[in-house]
Amino acid sequence: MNLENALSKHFKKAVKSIFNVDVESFEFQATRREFTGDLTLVVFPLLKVLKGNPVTIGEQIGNYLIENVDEVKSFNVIKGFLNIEIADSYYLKQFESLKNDSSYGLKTPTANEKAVMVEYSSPNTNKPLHLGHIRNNLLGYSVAEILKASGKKVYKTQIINDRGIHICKSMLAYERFGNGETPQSAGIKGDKLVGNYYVIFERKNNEEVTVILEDIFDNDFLIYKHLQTRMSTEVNDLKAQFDEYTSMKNVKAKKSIHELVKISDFEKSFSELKSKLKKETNLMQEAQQMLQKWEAGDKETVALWEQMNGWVYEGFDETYKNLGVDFDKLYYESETYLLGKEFVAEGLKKGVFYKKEDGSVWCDLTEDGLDEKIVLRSDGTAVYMTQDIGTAIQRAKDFPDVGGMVYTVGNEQEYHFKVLFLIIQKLGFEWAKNLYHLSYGMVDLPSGKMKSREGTVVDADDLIDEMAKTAGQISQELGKLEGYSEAEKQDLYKTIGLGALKYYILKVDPRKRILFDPKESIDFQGNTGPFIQYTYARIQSILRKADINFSENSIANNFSLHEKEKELLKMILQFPEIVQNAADSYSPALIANYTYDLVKEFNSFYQNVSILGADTESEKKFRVRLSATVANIIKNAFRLMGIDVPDRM
RNA sequence: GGUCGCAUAGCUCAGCUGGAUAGAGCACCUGCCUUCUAAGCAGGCGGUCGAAGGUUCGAAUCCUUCUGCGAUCACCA
Repeated sequence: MNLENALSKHFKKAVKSIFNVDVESFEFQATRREFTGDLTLVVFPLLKVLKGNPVTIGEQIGNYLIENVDEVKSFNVIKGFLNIEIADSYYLKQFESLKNDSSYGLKTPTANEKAVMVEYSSPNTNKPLHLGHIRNNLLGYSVAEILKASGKKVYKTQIINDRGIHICKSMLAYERFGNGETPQSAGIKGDKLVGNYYVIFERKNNEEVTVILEDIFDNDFLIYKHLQTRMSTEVNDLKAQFDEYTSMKNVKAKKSIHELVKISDFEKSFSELKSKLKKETNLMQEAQQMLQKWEAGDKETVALWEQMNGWVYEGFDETYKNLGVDFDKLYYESETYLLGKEFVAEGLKKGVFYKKEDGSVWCDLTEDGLDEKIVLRSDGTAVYMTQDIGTAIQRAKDFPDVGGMVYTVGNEQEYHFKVLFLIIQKLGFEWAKNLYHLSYGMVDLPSGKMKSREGTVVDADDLIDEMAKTAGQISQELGKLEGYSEAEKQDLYKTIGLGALKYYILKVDPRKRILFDPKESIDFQGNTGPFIQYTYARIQSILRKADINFSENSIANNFSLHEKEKELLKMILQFPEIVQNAADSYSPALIANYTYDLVKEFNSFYQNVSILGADTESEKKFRVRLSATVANIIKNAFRLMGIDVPDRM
């Protein structure tokens, strides 16, 4: 039971006995630093029922508390705020009950609560994972861990998009230009190899488009070339010219605007033509044929598909392992993409869906403020939605104890999931009301969106390596690791590098988009993972030096708490509630920010108070145990974010 | 155009269900390593909380309108 709940009872009694009025709830807040006290009752809301001067009311209640409640040591009233100072004994008693609990703040899943399935990652199998996947993975993994810590059983899962035109592109390019290359022979990760052929496909396809374009423009080829090179610069000039005209009504500028608009119009239709042509090349048609062959079960095609996907999985596994994320159950689109069809048929019977003349099946969501949505193509094949309906239902069948699902997918798919959830509700599944789209903002680069086709991606493996390298550099400069073997050092660098990366991404509200500048490296100072890891390491150092018997159970309380100790205790007591909040709002950011505040508070304590050099033995013991508890919370909190903590750094 | 989200210090972000003078970090400037790890601590500089209205004892927070940015509105996934 937390302090506010405990005190609420006394407040109720106080108001009853002084004013003879029943008040149900009270508004509390932590007392601000500049006033004395630990907890503040806001008196204003009471005025509606009590009538009178807030200061007088506050004082009357305060006096009652002093006389009747042991935990209340003193009080003061400023304006409408009743600041209450809590006795040290209360905090020490609370500390007594939690100091030996190594899993403090983390609940263990209870059998009577429904399990939650958390989906994250869900990559395509034609290219390596990038920074966007990293955010997805870290978020999904962390939310899964947080839900567990809030007492729920959790299944981590993903749907691997292992079939479709994208992988056929890589397969075709490999067949054409691969010469039997393998990850082993090329000496690169499997996912990188397959990704390379995806890029090769795009390049060859573009080459074919260029040939077609040259053919189209024929004699005007020079004009086409000329325009193509001029376009980008001219369009940039447009804005400048426009500014000049608007600011000084320059007639020349006006004319050149007209010229430029013509050119930019051309650029627009030109790029439209280009993207249309891309879909109609011979190469593209062959890729489509390959997909059809795959669907028909053509042996050779399926064999190649299995081989290349296998390579990709090996590569993914390595990345996942490095990133420290895992899954309880994998779903493959190749196995689920047909699943939705029978439920569409069922929904058709139930009248949830309807068929159009051409045979396509739709769901009418106009009453829910949305559009009509297709759930089955006219040729009877599945769309994205069909598959997601099927997969969701399959999951519920595979795991009967699941009572809800969390989908970790970028905010670009908000509409899709809104529709999906509505449809599943309409199909009448009880767990449908517990579907949640954990929607997060994109990770953008200064140059804009990451596009693998254009090579503007931040590769996941590279970034992880880069972070460890930076951690190594800083660590070497500081030179605190004498006695560590090279292997231990490398391990530590990875822990720190990953800590920096994970914390950097998870501390931000998931909804917000992240702008990532590869040129500005991620910080290792201030509100960062390494800062918190460092504090943990410092505490471990103290624990190594402290000669304290941890099995000794009770702590003497024949001393009064130092201000810093009390502040720390207050924060320590908040941890379980923070975990619950984070679970309720699916936000690892809350854990990150709490941990940071806790660590700041500890560092202030550490720097202002001597722990091992305390005046008395009992005070020293208390401080060491307090430090150990803080370290334990850091460890537990970071575990929820998938971040390791080092014993030294 | 419709729908959803975001907007807080030069930069990156906190700010819980409305509460006291809006907080951190980075950057910039001062101090602090003969005592537990200076990836630290103590302090300074820096804000019309995008704009305007409204709700009330009280608004960064709730409501309305507007502006800017992003996403989305496919028989693509």
